[in-house]
Amino acid sequence: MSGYDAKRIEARWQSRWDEERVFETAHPEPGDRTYYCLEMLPYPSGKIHRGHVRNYSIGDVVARYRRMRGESVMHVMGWDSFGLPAENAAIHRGADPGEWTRSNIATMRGQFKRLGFSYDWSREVATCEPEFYRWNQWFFLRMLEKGIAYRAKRLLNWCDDCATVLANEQVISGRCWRCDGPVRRREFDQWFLRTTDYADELLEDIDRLEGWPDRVRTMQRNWIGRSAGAEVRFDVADSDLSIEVFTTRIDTIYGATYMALAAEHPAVKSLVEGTDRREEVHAFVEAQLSKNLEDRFAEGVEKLGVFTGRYAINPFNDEQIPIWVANFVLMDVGTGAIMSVPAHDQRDFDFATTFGLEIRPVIRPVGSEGFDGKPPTEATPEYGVVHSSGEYDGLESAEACAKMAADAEARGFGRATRTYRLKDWGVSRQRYWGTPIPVIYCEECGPVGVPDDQLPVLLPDKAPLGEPGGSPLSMVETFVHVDCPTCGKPARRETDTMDTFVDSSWYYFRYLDPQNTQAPFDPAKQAPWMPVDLYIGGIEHATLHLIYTRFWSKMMRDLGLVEYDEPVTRLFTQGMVIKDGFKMSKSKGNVVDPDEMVERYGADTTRLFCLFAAPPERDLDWSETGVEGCARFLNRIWRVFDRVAQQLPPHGTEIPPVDGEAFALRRKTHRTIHRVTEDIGARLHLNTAVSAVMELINTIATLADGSERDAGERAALREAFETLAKVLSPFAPHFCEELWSRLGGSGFVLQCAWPEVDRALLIEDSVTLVVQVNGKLRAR
RNA sequence: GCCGAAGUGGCGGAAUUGGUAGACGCGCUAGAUUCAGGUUCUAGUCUGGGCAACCAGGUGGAGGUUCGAGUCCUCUCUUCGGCACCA
Repeated sequence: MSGYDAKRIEARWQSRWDEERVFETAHPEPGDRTYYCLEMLPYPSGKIHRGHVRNYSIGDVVARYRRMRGESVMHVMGWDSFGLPAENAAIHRGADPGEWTRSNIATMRGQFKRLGFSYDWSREVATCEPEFYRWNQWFFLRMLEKGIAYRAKRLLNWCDDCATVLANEQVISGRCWRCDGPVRRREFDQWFLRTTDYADELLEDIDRLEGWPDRVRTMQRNWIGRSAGAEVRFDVADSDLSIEVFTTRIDTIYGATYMALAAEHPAVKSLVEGTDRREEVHAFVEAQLSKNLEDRFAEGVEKLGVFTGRYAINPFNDEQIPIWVANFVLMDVGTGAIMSVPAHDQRDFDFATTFGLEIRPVIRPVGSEGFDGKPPTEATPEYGVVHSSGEYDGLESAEACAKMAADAEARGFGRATRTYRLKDWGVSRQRYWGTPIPVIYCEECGPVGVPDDQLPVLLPDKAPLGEPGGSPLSMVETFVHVDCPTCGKPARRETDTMDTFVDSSWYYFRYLDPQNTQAPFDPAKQAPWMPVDLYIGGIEHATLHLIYTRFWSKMMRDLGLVEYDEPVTRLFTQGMVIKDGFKMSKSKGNVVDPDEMVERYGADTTRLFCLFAAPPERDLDWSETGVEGCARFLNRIWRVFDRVAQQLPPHGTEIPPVDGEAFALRRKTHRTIHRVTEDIGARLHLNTAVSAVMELINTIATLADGSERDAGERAALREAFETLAKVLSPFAPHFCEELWSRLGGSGFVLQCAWPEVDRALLIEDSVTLVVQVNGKLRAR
């Protein structure tokens, strides 16, 4: 018996695929059916991990299946190769970020090839190369022209000891991840993209994303966090100041008994300037700002506040209400200032109780006779009927909200509006290994975009990394000093780089026209492929990447580059790969790399294991016990084939009418085609597709027992083996090429047409009639 | 608190539309092959009863709709995920 030698066979077919360039995809001809099968591109961190193997095995099955169905398939791979790990490798190990990254790419590309993934490598993209990132700069300039990119101040995490800005994930329990020093919020000038201009569209279009999982749609809705309400301007008594509040319950405005501001609210300072409350209020604000973020805003934290000594005038009834600064008011939410209605909001109630402020009910339940006059013991946030509210008495909450907002607008002190949890996208990073932001600051002209013909703004080869004092690029004199492109006078370059989510927002367009030197892509070249038919990746990108890329498509639509506004038709989120019940992570010490399994069992077995051990959307426990079964499965096919190979009629022999075992085998063969087709094509139930093929080989084995078989049985066996080689080839491509060639098939099995189901063979010739009485099986 | 997903053998998981629950694989048990280990092959493997055919129960829990429910409806418990002093 000749054994199945995975290593040798896999290497042979990989080099033959390479030689024949079978995975290269040409621009489609008119009438071609196209399919864009995309997987989220990896960060080249060093070596591939098991999550990659799983993610890309799923995509490869779909791509190979679609090709066999006669579709023109775009299946490509690239590298999300800007980012912090390269910079850290430089700081900790003295590596050159570019060399480090490119060497990781070479390693990982080799690993992907070893796994037999069917990518068109001629379209490979690496985001750290100027050929790619110059188009980030180009997009930025277009957004600058359209006012989508703008510069503003924002509070960022700042470490005094390192003199550097930290990302949120670099702040651990309020301290710097590197030096453990205290982190505080400090204001910086940053570039922003106006994602909030698209917030309504981003939210409302979620309803149309029918090919996306519900949980992702929900997460995006939560993330955008729209709430409808009204903005109302309160003038400050004895001053020309005024303060805007946002409320979803303007119907309760007659019950507002105080106003509360966030500690960061810009009005706080001027309210108390020159008053005897100044010291106390400043002390409170300082105390709040010096706390770390978790402690400050955790739920259940005691209500704290301080009276400013000033009063705001409720524009509806001209009543003066005290203005407080309160710890429970967040600057990020609404306007950072609230009108407090303790009778109908629990937080306002708790605060009022603590500080002895008035609690005045203005809403009674629908159907109740009226306000009973008893002091409330807790807030009643429910909608009801408005009372004690002047001309609005008797209206139900919803009507009152509409009427009051309209009146506020008519009288010029408010309007109906909405707020969002989603904020504008801050894209500035004080980092080296990223796309330079193409802006020059001139004393005379202000911020000026770098002219298109001077792109790309090249990232300098070297910059001091890990030094305190801000952006590494700001310390590269030759980079910083430049003449103003408008007036020619000496000026300074922007020294921040872009968030790497910019790269991943549009990289998949670049695959479609990777050599273009005139534009990020030619609209005519993306048209046949976009939107992406299937996008596969991890759930961890549900909000950030998948919101940014949706925003980017809408922005490109407004630039006239594309004609649709949602980039991904179907999204598939595969589960995590876990080990012994835990997510693999360096800190848990349970990271295992897949090379070991590939080395021992081969690529086909490794791929089968990932796909068979769990449904793709669920978490997969990478326990080694299951892999043996997959290796056994392939070996079993091999042995069973060996047993009958000599008996099989030539390829193309017509199958005579058969009955008995031969007929049963033919039926099993066609049922397998049916099931695998449905499982890959419609449902992505790849685990059950594999089990269907396992059943087929079990049925084949009953006939292929080494005994002499008649012509009908031999023909049925050939049909079964040929079918098996075809339907299993997306999962175990090398093995199936080898089997196909031993069956005497011509060409590559991956280029064969997907087998057709003979419907007549799906019908049972004898039907088991089940007789049930009261739901119990009674007879057959 | 709001929203979403999911609960099926010892384990991973099957069961396209309401129609024989537990496919397929792992593990386990027994036997065969082998000097032995591994490999491979055969049989068995939801629970209880029975030599057996078979009978009864069984998909987190409690109700309901239906000739018939893992699947549909109501309530409930648990787990996982997202958001959250969100004004």
